[in-house]
Amino acid sequence: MNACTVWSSKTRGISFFHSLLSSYNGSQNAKWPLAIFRQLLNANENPDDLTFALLIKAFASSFSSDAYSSAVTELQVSQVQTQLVRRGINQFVYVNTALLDFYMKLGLTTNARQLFEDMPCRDVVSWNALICGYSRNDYGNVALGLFVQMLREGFRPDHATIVGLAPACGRFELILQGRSLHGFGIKAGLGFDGQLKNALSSMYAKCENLEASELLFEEMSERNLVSWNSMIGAYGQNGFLEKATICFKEMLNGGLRPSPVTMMSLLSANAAPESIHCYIIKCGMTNHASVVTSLVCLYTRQGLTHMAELLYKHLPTNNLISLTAIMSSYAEKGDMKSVVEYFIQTQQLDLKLDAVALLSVLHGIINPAHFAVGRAFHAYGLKNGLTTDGLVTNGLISLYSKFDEIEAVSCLFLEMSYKPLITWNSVISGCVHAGKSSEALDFFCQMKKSGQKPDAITISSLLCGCSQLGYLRTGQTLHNYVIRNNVEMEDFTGTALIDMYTKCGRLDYAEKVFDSIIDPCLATWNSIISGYTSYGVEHKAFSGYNELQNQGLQPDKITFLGVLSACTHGGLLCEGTEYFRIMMEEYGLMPDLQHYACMVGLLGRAGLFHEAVEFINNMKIQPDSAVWISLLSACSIHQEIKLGECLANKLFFMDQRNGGFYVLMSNLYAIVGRWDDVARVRDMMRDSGGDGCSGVSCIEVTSIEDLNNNLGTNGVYLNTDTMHY
DNA sequence: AGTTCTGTTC
Repeated sequence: MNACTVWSSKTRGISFFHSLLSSYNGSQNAKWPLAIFRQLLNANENPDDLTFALLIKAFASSFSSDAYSSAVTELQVSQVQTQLVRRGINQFVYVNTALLDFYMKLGLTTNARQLFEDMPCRDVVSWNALICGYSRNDYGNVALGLFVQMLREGFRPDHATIVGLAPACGRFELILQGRSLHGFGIKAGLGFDGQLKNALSSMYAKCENLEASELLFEEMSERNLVSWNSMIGAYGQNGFLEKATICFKEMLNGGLRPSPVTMMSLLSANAAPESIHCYIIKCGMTNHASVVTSLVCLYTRQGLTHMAELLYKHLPTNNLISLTAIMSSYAEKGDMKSVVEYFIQTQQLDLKLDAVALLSVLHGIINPAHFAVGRAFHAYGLKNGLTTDGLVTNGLISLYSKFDEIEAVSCLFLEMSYKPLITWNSVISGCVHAGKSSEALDFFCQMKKSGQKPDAITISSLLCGCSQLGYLRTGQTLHNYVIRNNVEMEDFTGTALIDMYTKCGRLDYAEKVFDSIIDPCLATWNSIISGYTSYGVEHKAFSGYNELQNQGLQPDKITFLGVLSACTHGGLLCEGTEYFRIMMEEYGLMPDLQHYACMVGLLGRAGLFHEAVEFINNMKIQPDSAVWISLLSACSIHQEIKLGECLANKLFFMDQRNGGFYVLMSNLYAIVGRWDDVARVRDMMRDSGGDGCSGVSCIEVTSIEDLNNNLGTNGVYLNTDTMHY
């Protein structure tokens, strides 16, 4: 069939046009359905309900985001709707439903809703189209609300209603609603066929209830391609690559041919990208944009950015998802230069970043030098309406708090109408991160007043704030809250508690908390080890190091920092040197500046100045002022004036802000009785505007009775009246 | 003649 046939069809009657429309399968020119319709009007034929039903179906099947810009399509659909109303066809429920569904497929939920409201009568299918449409367009809550409304108005939901709603429950991890839906289906006596079981099975998988989803899969009498794909996806999403692979092989043994979705499910399971890549080539799917996109994503996820870029260059269509994946992998490395290069590419391709893309860019801004770029992206988000997205706002809050811009954080926060828990958490942890823990506690009080309940993340951030401020009582109150409300104790909370107690002077409490944790993770071990170190209980720090390895854990850089500083404190040269060797040779961990500083201090305290200097000269990274200061500190112990003066000179030019060396130098001169020099250094210190990092003391003034009274009733209330000196 | 299940970027 071609255009000429249409043009020469003047006297063939309406049924001819109907057969033309129904033979359209979507792979031909997307403009044809409308061209046929115009031709029909030119031939003075009277379109009836069937004509419109066929036209909408053909139109819908021609639709794909690549073929049509949705703005053009929207205009054309509304023209069709006008015709439909003018000819009185809108009395037919099924035609309206077809149109409603098409609006939903275009993502035009408002048009679809208006049409639904205007419909003279509705049936179960129109309700289904509306509900499933909202569900597909990520309005899960609206879809669920309409389900209830549908019941109230006396309609009986069927098969399709449940099948359409299940994915919404899955996407938002609404396990309770999902299970109710399942229960509703059973009570309503709906037959559970393969399609319904597929929908429920993947809903359970997304809600992390893999057992339920396996059960449904196993009791299926016939498994179609979608069933297998869902199960492969279910295993993949829950981190069972092995099972996903076995499932894939079983599917092949059953004689089914994998579809593009099969490949994408395997890719999302984090399979080896190379082998799936081969399979994709063998199956001839290299031109399938979504498959290649998934492959790009997998390569980036595994850090093989270069492969992803190569693949992207050969992608049949430019797409935002691939670009987002590549940008985010650069962002993860903090390589903003490459991120911006790719951003420019998106602009040249006339692609607009979406919330996910913007969020991944924001994640990459760690370096203060890139802060201005971050603000530019904030502006981009504002201009493109992305800042209404809660996730983006959270991303911005973390961005500004990373650079201690608490005022900006407060502004962003106040502008949010709905504040979910994650937002409160972002703000609180942001303040703590910026060293403004009192503000964090203020926000926490507001949070309690607004009725929001804290979770383990909130509590951990606040505990970290208490450690910074030395607020033992507040920390204890939070500890009480953890116990009374069964906040998940292990890992984060436990670690934060131990850290708080050690930093607030109660090693004994820290030990009690540690002993109560059944299976401490590495971070928890690290915090108790560092605790022992700072209290000078070296032998316990070392036995912690041994014990964690007996539990099958591997020490990391922080563990080694703990034991190394224990050695420095205790002047244990041999042990320190050995730990340093083990760290590098047995665990392949590159020392950071702090590890180097420990070793320099250790050598210095042992009086091995020559070795210490040589050690610094052989460092793999540029030594910072802390490394030199730890040597200078050793000089004052050993009264090593000459080297000390030399170091002070060096430090003076290196790090103006760090005034610690003035103090060290003056101590050094004092020890050997060079009082003139002491006075000279003190003058220099005054001239440079203090020592640059004056200490601040603060006393916690909280009424413990108040706190406890409130604990019993509304949970925690914190009085953060504090006095700063 | 209208509705429904599986997949990609955080």
